[in-house]
Parts: sequence; structure tokens; C-alpha cells
Amino acid sequence: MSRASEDALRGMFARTITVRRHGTILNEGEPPSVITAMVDGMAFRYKVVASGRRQILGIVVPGDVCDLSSIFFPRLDYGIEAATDCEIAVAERQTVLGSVVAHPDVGLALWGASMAGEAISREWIVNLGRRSARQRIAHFVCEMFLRTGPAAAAETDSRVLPLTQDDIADIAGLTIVHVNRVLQDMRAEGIISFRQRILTVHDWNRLRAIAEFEPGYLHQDRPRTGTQYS
Amino acid sequence: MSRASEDALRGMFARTITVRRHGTILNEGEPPSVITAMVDGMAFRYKVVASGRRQILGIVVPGDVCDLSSIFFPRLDYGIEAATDCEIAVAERQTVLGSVVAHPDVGLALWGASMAGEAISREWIVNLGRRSARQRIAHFVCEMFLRTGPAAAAETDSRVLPLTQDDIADIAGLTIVHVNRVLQDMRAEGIISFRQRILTVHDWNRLRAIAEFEPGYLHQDRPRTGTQYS
DNA sequence: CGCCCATTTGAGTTTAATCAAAAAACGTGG
DNA sequence: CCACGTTTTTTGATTAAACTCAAATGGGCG
Repeated sequence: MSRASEDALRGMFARTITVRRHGTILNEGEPPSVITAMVDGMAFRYKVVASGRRQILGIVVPGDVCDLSSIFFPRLDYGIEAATDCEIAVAERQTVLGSVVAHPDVGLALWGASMAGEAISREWIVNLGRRSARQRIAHFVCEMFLRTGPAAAAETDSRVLPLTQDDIADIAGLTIVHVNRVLQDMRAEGIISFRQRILTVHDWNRLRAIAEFEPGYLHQDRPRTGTQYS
Repeated sequence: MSRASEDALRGMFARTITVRRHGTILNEGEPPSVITAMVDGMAFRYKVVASGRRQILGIVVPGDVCDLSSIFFPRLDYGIEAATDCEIAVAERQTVLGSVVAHPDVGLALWGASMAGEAISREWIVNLGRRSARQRIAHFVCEMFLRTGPAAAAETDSRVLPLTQDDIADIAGLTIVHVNRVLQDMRAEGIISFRQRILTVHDWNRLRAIAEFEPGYLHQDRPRTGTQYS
């Protein structure tokens, strides 16, 4: 990516805001005029169905854009809530569009980021549709482990995962009671422990085997970049 | 969108191929050098998990791009199979990248299309995570009904839906046996019938109520277009 | 210390899966 | 156009996974 494009990408996020834990970053149905990106903290996208139950759609970690969808659609079809206190960079929609038109690289970079998010969504569909409760939780844990830091160096490694068991239930499409039972089982078996928002993986290989986790979908190897091929 | 951009968009799909029902349009793991779009027919994206069970990730209808992900990633993380005999337009990846760089409009149009697909993926996550078997099937039927034609004019209206109950099981994350029982119930109640690949909706309102179907996520109203805002 | 939020426990129920096999529809070649 | 093998749909009986409801326990914070 060219120097100018990099500057444009960085420059469009002109200001930063803070959102407290449990605060709303964007509301479902809103017609947002801004594009937001996570600088520090963690958040999740979610929808609430008619029965009042919530489904979490994806996790936003530092470096992710929260809501590219608002570039194209007048209403956001999901909400974004802060899982921790968050520092969020904000760009005006118009500015982003301007940069995208002026610098094709910027468009490709943002588009690529949204494609990476789409690949994760696809894996969530597989997880919810075709895996057991135990596998779903194990799979989610594997994914978050890799997304929030480098693969473990030691056998046992920890990460801050600022979610409640209630949140995990809404990620895995389960009830909180069942999530609790599965987590207790995996703790008793010495695979993972998850207490006080700290996730510790004691046996990555076993966890991975349970989840049938294949990290390819995360596309953590460098993506094909844009213009060098054109 | 400018005349030149429209021409570029149309022009890059230089050739057309035919794929027979059950044929592979793209294989998981392949490093594709082409971008394909559905001209006529229907296909689905899918993944197979270690246990051998399949999960369908999305349906490709005429006008959809099959595999934008290959613009950015060296390996496709899912497969695409033809549900009917299909006519497919093919563009070289390099040509598409060239058009995107030369015509920002083209990039925005393709990106917008992929964002629309992402919104559907999100709703599938909700469907699989938080709805019952009956609701999942009803919701999928609502979605396909709107995606494959205009909303029904008459109370009772039909569509060709070239899927088996086996396919629907792999869409809704259920077993074929259970899908069959749910479909029979809905048929007995006079809500829908689905025989010989023909879907007939007898009572749209009841179907929609069961599914808690809210069509907003389909973004069938015209999306915000790109440059007119920039 | 006391309150709130999150986790944990127990008992009973429901939904959907599993296994096995029959019936119906479909397509293809003779 | 019919026979035959294949695919798809349907049925029945049983089991297993996860949910529901209700309440108790534990931790953190003001």
C-alpha cells in the first residue's frame, strides 16, 4: 500500500471516543453517519429476536472496524455493545467514501477486512448448525485465543476474555445453565478454565481436537494485497 | 454509476460456463484465479465438518457473485455446489482487480454486494442460534421466497426451490428426518407445501409470524450508492 | 456490610437426534 | 413406454442433548 493511501486510511479516523462497559456503540436500526473502529477494548455485534433472546453475531477486537455495513445501508441491522470499556476511533462516512474513491488501496484494504469478518461469520454458521454444545464452546475459545494474541508458547496460556457465561451462551446459541455445565466439565478434565474473565488453556491439543478447530478460516496469513497484482 | 464503470463491470465477465446439477463450481481449499457470478440457476456455499456432516452457508441466486472471497484470500474456505444446472459468468481475478482500481464505482458495487451477503449470513447465525426447528425452516422459506421473486401478489403463491429436504436439513442445522416432520406439520396446517422442488406458500402471514421474519436484513430497498455521496 | 451480578446446583421436561426400514418419486436405458 | 436401480421422502420406536424452572451460592464493589 502506498504511503499516501496509508496516510488517508489513518487520517480518516479523526477522533476517538470512549464507551463504557455495557454501553451501546451503535444501536440496531440507527442510520449511522460514522464508521467506527476499535482501538482498545472488546465489543460484540448482536441481534435480539422477538422472544427477547439475544444472539451474538461476532466479536470486535482491537484493529477491527465495528460497522462497515453503514457505508452501504441506511439502517444498521444489528447493535454493537461494549464488552469492556472501549476506546473507539470514529470517521465520518463521507470522509471514508472520499478516501475510498481517491485511493483504491484504501477501499481494497477495508473491503478485505470485511471479507475476513465474513469468513468468521461463515465458521460461526457451521459452529451453530453442526456442532454440539461442547464443540461450539471449544471452537469459540480456540478462535478467540488466536484472535486476541499469538498462539500459545507454553502448554498452558491465558488470555483476558471479558465475557460472562451469559455472553458465551448468546454466542453459542445455548442457555447459560448449559454453558456453565460444559465449562465445568472442561475445567474438571483439565482442558480450560475460565474464571473472573480470565481464560486459561491448559491443553490446547485436546481443546482443538474437541472443537475440530481448523484455523485457516481466520486468514491470519497475510491476505493477497490489492494493487500489487493489478 | 457511470457509463464507463457499468461497462467495466459487465465487461470483466468475459466468458460463461455451464455446471450441471451437483457439479462443483469451486472446491474448498482451491486457490481460485477467477471470480464467478450466477447468471442462471441456483447454487450453495457449504462446508463439511470432520464428522462428515455438511453445513450450507448460503444460497447463490441469479445476480449474485459466487466467490468474492478469492479476490483477497489465497484459499477458498468453503465449496460451492450447483443445486441446479447453472450458467455461470467467469472473470479473471486480475481483470476484476484492474477494474476495481480503475473504477472506484465498480469496487463499491462489488463490495456492497458482499456486504449484502454478509447481512444474510448474520441472520443465518441468529436463525441457527436462537430459533426452533420450525422457526428456522419457516424463516429460510420466507427468505428464499423474497430472494427469488417479488413478494406474493396472491395469498397463495409458488416458487421453484430446487433443494431436497436433505439440503434444507443442512441449511437449518437439523436432520433430514426432523425436517421432514416439520414440513409435514406445516403442510397439514395449510401454511406451506413443498413437493417436487416446488414451494407453495398458502398463508404468508402465518409463515411470517412463525418465523418472526423481518425482511429488513435483506436490504432489498436500494442501497446507498457510492460516489453520489462522496 | 449488604447488594448486585454471575455462577452453580437439582429435578423434571422437551426438542431434536438416532437407528432402521418402508414407500414413493425419479431418471435412464432397453 | 416400461422395468429397474437410485434418490428422496416418509414412518416408527427409542435415546440423548439441551432446555426450563427454581433456588442457592459466591464474588466484587460501593
